[in-house]
Amino acid sequence: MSRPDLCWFRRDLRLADQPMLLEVAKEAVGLFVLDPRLTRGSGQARLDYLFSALAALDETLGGRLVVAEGDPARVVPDVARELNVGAVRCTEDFAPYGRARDAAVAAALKAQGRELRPAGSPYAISPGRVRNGSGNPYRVFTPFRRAWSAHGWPRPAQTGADSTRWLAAEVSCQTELPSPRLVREAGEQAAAARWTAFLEGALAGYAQNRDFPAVDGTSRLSAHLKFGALHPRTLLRDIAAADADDTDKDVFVTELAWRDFYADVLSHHPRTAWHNVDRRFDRFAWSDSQEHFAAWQRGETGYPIVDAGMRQLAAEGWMHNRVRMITASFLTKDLHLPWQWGARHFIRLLVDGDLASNSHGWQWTAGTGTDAAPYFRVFNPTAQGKKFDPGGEYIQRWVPQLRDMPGPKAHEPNPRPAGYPPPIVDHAQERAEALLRYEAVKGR
DNA sequence: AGCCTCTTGCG
DNA sequence: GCAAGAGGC
Repeated sequence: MSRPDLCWFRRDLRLADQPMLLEVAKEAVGLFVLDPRLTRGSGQARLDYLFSALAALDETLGGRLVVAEGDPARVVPDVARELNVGAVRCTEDFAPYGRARDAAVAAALKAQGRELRPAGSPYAISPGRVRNGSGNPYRVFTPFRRAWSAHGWPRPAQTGADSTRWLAAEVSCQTELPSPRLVREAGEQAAAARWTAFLEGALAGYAQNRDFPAVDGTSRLSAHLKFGALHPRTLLRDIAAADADDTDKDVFVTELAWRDFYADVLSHHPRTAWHNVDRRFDRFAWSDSQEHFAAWQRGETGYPIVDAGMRQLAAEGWMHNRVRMITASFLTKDLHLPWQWGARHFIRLLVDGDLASNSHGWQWTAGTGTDAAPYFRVFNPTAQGKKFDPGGEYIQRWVPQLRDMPGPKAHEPNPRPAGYPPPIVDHAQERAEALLRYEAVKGR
């Protein structure tokens, strides 16, 4: 029997339905390298999800997953040598933000006489492939969305255990997997089950319900997509065939298009992962209050919808999208803190934390991004709360101090119950302050 | 994927 | 008084 290949799964843990990856997996030992910096900074829910996903991948690979910790430039060649593998492949990141790391890995492998080859991306559909009439990438979502749909995308590859033949390779350097403390089911089976449940359930009414954080009205597929347990091409195929309202289907597809749009933008402009797309904001006068930042992180701002969201994030490693926008607006426009502070906090705790969607979502809210909301679009946390959580159920779920405040009162608790803080800033005043600071940079 | 203020039309 | 729409930030 020939030597096995090594397939280095990078950020993406599962094969999804990319034909190339399936081919590779038939002949490969899997390798996942834990980044100690990442695991140290992560929240418990995120780690739980990661370990669950690793366990699911290990099962899929028939127990042939190697998990190691450390610098990939050292670990990947070490494992390759120890297993005496043939080819070394890696799942492609959609974005080039790992280029320096990959170059180091490739160089170390080359010293052994081995080559690092790409093995397809389970991440997104379109990055780098949608261009406008002049052959340039889009910078605005709406025309991107049109072109993205008009382009058409291949159907997913056929998957299934039957088609996969596993090598009986002995893996000697397997790191023991931490026992998964399942917060949420990870892996391809769990993802498929969640998708089916969505198609038969919340898809009806999705266009309306997706904005209400107390309602289970979203697909909750983001973590599965981030880890490659499910491919967006599969979603496109199934949604087209679904017997549902056209508006609901269209709105869901638009969400997938946003995800691809941000992946596309980041792949063309990798520096925007942590830097302003709109360079005028490089001169923006952000504040730097650690006290305000800490209050926001802990969910003690005195604005119920903000606090509920931040507490859900800490507890679950997930936050409803509507509330992500509200909490992000509060950090950048009410506390005037740099969007990067918020983005870093989010990506450390979110189980679905994805660089492109996270950073560009933050830049959208902050007004610094490609196709961003104009800076003067400031969310009013109280009005947003009343509009999208009219019954106050979301507040009551996450802020126990406000459990006795039903309905709209939950968003303006008066009097403040013991243990619930007064607002740390005055929204009307800080809104004006934000617009003032914006005046100083706009048009320059 | 906002908010605020002002105007107008109705009564 | 109020709802609905326009326009500016």
